[in-house]
Amino acid sequence: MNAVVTIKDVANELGVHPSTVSRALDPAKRSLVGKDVVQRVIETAERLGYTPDAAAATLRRGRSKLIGVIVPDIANPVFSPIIGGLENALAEVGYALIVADQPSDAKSRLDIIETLVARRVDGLVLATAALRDDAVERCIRRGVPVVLVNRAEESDRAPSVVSDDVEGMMLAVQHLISLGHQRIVHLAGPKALSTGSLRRKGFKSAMKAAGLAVKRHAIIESTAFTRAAGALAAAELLKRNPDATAIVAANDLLALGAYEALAREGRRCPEDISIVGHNDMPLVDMVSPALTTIRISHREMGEEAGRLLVALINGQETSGSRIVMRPSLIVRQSTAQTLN
Amino acid sequence: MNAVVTIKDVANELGVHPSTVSRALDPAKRSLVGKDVVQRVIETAERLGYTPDAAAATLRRGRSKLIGVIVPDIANPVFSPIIGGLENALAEVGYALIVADQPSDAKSRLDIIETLVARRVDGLVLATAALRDDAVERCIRRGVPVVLVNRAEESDRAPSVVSDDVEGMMLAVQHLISLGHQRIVHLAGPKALSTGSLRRKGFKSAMKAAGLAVKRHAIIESTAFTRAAGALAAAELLKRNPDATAIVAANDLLALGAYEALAREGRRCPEDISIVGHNDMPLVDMVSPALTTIRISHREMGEEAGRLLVALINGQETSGSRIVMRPSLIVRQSTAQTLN
DNA sequence: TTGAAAGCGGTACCAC
DNA sequence: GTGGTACCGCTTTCAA
Repeated sequence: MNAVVTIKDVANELGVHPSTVSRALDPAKRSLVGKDVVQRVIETAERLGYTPDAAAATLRRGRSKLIGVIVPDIANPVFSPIIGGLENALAEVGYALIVADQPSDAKSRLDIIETLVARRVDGLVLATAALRDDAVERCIRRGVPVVLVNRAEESDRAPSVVSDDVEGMMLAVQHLISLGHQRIVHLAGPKALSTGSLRRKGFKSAMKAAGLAVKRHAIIESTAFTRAAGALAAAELLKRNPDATAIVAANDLLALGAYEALAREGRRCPEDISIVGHNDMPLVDMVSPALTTIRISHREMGEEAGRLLVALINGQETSGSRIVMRPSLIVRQSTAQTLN
Repeated sequence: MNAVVTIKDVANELGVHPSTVSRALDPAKRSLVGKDVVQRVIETAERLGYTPDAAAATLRRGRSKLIGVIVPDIANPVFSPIIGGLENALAEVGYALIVADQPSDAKSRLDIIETLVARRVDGLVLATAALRDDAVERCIRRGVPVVLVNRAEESDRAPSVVSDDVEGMMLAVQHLISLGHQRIVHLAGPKALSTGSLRRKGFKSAMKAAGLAVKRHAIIESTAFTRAAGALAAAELLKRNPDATAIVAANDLLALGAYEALAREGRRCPEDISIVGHNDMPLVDMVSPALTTIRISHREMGEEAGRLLVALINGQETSGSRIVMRPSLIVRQSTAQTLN
């Protein structure tokens, strides 16, 4: 069934040399070949159903036109649009995407990079970076161009595309203040992730900028960016700060966890307490109450990262660049004027 | 920076022949080589940082250990868990995944298959099949093993993994009937997709089985599986069936669209009208009212599809098999006893 | 403008 | 059990 047609078959059919066919089929070198020959080669290739063998070209050229992407969880609504954006930006310039789910343990995290390196990917996108990440180390050592997206390292040894988390928290806090809130607490994400750590930092500086004190117990760290962890942490946060009038959560899932914690205590949102999320993931406009949140365009982040990586591969970009996207405030029903 | 280590370097270092190294490194052929040699080869490879070149192996072997996946939209919460499941099942047996977003126009749909074939993927997973799909045709012609997932063709020329859509609708309708509903209408999905068409069929047979008539206007077809299209179609559906007490939607997004349509008319769910969705996508348990729906395990579907494809590649499976997964009813707050 | 030939890095067959 | 060798399909340098 599968009598694969090679460049040689096309050459024989036409009575020309394989290298001529190769040249005629490469847009960049077409000009070196006689116009009529090009025409006939293209026609014959088409007619015979010739498909160039990417493996052979990769071997010869030393470039695969393949990009590896590592995400913590493909099904996570934060990461899937990033992949979509990447795919979109990269397909345009002839790259395909190998997607890998991040295994939890550190050892196989490095293994997966080795697998991708073995496949001779031309570059790597990591959506999983910790503040100090040995996966990045590994890529640099291997000489593989790498771009971080969504989360960045503390240092700028690899270029990255992230949302301005400090700015986002500023928007959230200022919105609450404009509604009269003063006793605002923070449901933080894991410190080891740049999103968790930067949003916490942003929260503090926004409070400070507004002349509000951040009490000792006003920030609690959730163990993970999940609803369950958020519910747990929010319950503790409420216990420690019974007079708080507003919660700023480090992401939407945590905010929804806080909804659950509130419901369990019989406190209402937004009447008793206001809540702000972060990310504006799908459907948070339909939960009850509709969630006020900070919108980040994850798809655009992916597109930017794709373009940055291609530039890096082509040697046009110095590592160390950091692209910061502006977030925006989306006001819905989970925040309201406070009475005290 | 990138003085890539080849099998030759390892061989020279040890004073053995490259083919010996190759054998020692291949678990299946290790037994042909002296035990001590194997040991030394492995150590040296490790020490030198040798990574086998997948392109070279692909070229020689004729198999890439690469699988292509085509989805309509990576960010869609139906498809991302499918990809996760595929990845999970395939990584275990050494396959990596090339993910491609489906372009809308039919021509580039075929182009994308050509691209994947050029990359010498060992198999293809299509999550995008229409009832009669020339992409499937193309794969068969090209001799590429292919598995359909989530949506299937009408014929069984390619094996597929799908949810039992007829059974799902049966569950939905029977649930409503048990709550006393009689005037049940259907917010259908696009007929050209197997999900749309089969759920419509399922709806009809479930009604028939219960001895209920399906009136002429009791089914309306939405133009797409989106909230906006669902809202539009639902409004029309309500206009044509003012006395309906329950809507069965062909998926959750359509059901949420129906929420919007109801709200606009000032009718309440579930007091005035009950709604059932389909898929149990993330967060539909947190919308208001929490959505009663039919749960499908998309992740498991992906895993099954991966296993099926591997079997197919290994020649263990005859095409034409269809794996049907059982859905289940998840009762929440959008359905209630009817009063009339 | 085209042809010839080498070789990318493995694998597998055939000898010994 | 190990070495030699050809070759997978394409690209590219060198010659003509």
